[in-house]
Amino acid sequence: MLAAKPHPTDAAFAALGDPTRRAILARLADGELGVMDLAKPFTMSQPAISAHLKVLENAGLIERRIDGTRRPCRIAPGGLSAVEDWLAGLHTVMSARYDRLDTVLAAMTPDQQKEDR
Amino acid sequence: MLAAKPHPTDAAFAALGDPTRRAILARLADGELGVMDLAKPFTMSQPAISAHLKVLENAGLIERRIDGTRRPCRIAPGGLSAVEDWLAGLHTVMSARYDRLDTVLAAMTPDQQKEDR
DNA sequence: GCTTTACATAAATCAAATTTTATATAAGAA
DNA sequence: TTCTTATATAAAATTTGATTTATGTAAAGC
Repeated sequence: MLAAKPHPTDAAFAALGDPTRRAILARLADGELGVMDLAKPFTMSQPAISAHLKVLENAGLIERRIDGTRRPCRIAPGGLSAVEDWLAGLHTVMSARYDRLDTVLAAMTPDQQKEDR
Repeated sequence: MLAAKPHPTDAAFAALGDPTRRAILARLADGELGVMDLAKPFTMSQPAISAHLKVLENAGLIERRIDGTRRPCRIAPGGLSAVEDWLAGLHTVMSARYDRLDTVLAAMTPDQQKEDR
């Protein structure tokens, strides 16, 4: 099958698929936060948040450091680039195709173009 | 809890979370394709592909038209903007924070800055 | 040392998503 | 009309993912 081997991009996209994880990232955009701070706005349990943080870390979207008993999290610089590159790639292919279509249509007379619909 | 109400962005991000669906989008970037054409590169069954297409359509990422017995799919213009806007928003918040930090540090003497580490 | 705080990890559960097989439908071809 | 092609839909099986409860651990504070 196509796309059989797991690309590193996969983990990032999968991680972003969950709204809780996106909310976590959005809060971290404003600065470093510990697990308890992150868990506070949610009704979810702390282990649930920890699980989400592990997913985000494995996807390369966040980093953690150690500060005594706390594990402050921050957004990993460049962690989103794989995602953004993939999206940009789509646009590139699409506009390349658009340009080709443009060239083809320009070379056709109006009545030839009508036949295509 | 935070992020309780499902945002339209959710469906798009969730749809992109699946590698098969991203592969489908990538192929559609090159132009319209019918369900059978889309299914060909995969080992998956046709109903499985149809299910993925329904998810992509509900997320506003693709559109379908009717051509006899075929249902050609194409990428929906602007379908990805919610996703791209969210990502751009993250960057905005992060660089705003960066600027604030910058200002704060600039106002501090070097030895004051050392205390922060 | 004892207690508390801030986490991680494990096991179990629950729900949702994916996928398959089987079947239906509708248009086109013969 | 009959056969085939392109697809959808339904039901069931399977897989995957999210979440909880319970418990462990290590650092900090007293």
